Amino acid sequence: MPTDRRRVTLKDVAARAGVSPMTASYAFTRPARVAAATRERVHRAAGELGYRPDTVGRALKSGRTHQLGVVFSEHLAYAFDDPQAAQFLAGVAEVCVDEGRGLTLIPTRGDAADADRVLSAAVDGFVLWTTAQDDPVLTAVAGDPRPAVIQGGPARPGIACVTQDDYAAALAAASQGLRDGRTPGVISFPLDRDRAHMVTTGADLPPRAPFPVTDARLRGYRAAIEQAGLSWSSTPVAVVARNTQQDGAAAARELAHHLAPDALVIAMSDELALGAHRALRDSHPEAAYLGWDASPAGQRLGITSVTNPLRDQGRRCARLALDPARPDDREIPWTLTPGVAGTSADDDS
Amino acid sequence: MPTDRRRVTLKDVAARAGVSPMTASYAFTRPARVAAATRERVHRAAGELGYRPDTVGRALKSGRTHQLGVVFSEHLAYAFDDPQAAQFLAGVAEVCVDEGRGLTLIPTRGDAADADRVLSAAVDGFVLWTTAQDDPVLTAVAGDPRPAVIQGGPARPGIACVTQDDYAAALAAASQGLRDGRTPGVISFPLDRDRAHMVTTGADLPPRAPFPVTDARLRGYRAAIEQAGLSWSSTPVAVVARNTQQDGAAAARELAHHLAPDALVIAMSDELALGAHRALRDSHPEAAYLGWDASPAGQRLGITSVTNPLRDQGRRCARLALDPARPDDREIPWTLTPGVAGTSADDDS
DNA sequence: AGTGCGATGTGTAACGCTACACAACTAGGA
DNA sequence: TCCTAGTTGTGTAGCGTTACACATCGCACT
Repeated sequence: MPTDRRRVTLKDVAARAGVSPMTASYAFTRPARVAAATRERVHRAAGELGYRPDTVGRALKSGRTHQLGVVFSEHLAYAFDDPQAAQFLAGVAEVCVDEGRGLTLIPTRGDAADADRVLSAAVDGFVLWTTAQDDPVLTAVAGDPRPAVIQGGPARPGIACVTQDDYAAALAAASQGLRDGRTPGVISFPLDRDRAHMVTTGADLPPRAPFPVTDARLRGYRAAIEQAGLSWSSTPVAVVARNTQQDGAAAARELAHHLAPDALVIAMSDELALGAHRALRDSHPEAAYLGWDASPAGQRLGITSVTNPLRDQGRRCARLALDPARPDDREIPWTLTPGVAGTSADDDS
Repeated sequence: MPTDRRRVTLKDVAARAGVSPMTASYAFTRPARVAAATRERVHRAAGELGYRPDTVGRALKSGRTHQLGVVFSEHLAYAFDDPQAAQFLAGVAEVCVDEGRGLTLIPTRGDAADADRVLSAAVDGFVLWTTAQDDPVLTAVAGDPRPAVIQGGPARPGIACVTQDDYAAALAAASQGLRDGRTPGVISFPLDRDRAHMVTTGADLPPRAPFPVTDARLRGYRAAIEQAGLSWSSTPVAVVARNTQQDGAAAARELAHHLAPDALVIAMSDELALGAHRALRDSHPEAAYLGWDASPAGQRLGITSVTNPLRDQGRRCARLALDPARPDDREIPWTLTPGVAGTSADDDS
């Protein structure tokens, strides 16, 4: 019980245990390096003094902070509006807890200074939430020697990628949905980093979307629609600003007069599909819905969904970022989960 | 463009700018301390070399990390299953971004070592998510000189508290719900740190719950029930393990045979109420529901709810933790938000 | 007795930064 | 002219820790 305010340092412990600071240090960091009796003495002294190794001093000397940084490259606070981002983060957190690493959320605000903020974070590695091809944060991180893993892409020489075959999944889901002759309408994630929301048709979409996930899914939908003998050019497409039920509902309302009563609403997430379902329930009671993520709520409403295990992807990203040599699978398999329409009773959520 | 791998240090910048390291340091940290021309020269040199101040070196010397630590004192990964915790975190994140602080999620696993993990985190202050009276993390943090703020309590000498009058709100909400002669059933948050789920009655509840929020709400419910001339002892109470719709549904199923067809289901959150609604929809179509947090989904189902602006509470907690002298309101006002039953159309979510 | 090796302890020298004290110089006032 | 005060630059000395090299000892083996 040191009476003065100064923090207890390794030197104090060493003095009390009657050894040199180095020995005390080894007693903690490489116990085998020290004779059992000495080690015991050091630990007891530490306990008596209430010593706690200083993370910062350690980090300065060793060059490792034992912190994993997570980057959501728009305003950090928005990340929590997207339940999928939260699930992803839960997966990352799981691994950090297991591995005894800290988890730093890097405070981005979606502006030009983000790249700097990211690089100056005191972390050993980065996990990035999917972003656009031209995001400057990407090039910044790619040039940094610390390991980095991105969920959903885009990949870069310095950035590993954990993803799934969005094109194939989108193609399969849409193909199946179109089998019974419905005409489609699409609700898409944002097409540019401004996240401008809009309503258009396949004909007027830009040829490529900068977000690789969005791009792959759009191409998959298009392929399915064309394989079904329908016209992509005249397929109505609504683009939302954010992955929320609100935006899904708003998009669906704007799409409504372009949709047949039994339309197939192809949404890029269950969140969007749920919003659309809510908006169209009365006007289009015969509509069918396609989503992504197999959320329990979507399941109950009969939304057919691609399973997109974001929690698992979070785990994998974190593991790779903590140990880049690790032979973890970087392409996650997907499956199609039909919604159990009508079974509205209960079970999970 | 330094050709070797070594990181660019302040000394390099100083050398290139032809000044001493101290001057270079001042050029960044106290620009006014340095002549404009010199400052300019230093900044240019820094730009050319791609210098970025080292957070760790800075932290070691200055004793401040510019990081705010958030503690969810059970397993960190579980925090993201609770949408309210996520909302709270969003509020904290907002402030961190605005103030240019980093946000560290402290990796707790809900075991005895958590207190140590918390104290060794390299952060300047703590924000804690509500926890039990006897949580050892509390005493640990209270004894630490760094500022700490807890949402929902319990408060401690060293820990500020941001909360609302849960007792009054619970009393008011339940009183109003009981006005039309319904008989109540309660779905409560956990009563102990083991989070054991159970079904019981008011008579068999322990006199006090260790979680202050839970305790206050239970007392409020009890007061309302007794003021309505009903028996608390015979009121059925289900206690869940976690604040999820699943647990709410499960609790409601266990409660079902104790409930009148037109029962008032008093739940401690909209999440729980939503789950209960789902479970009882068919068996108890006349039931009414009370929740907490005024979620849009709850609103649509006609759940009357206490507004519990967790995002705002997150903001306040973060501000207080970053600047303990700040005169922020620590008791948040609440209001009762009636659900708009039947208006199932759409709007937000 | 001499050699070699593993086990164990210690000094030294940073890691990158900044608090602090001080030096040098300029300007202004009496 | 001298003194004071402000402005601007610099050295020194660590913050708490650990990498590294080195010293010492005992012991087995030849």
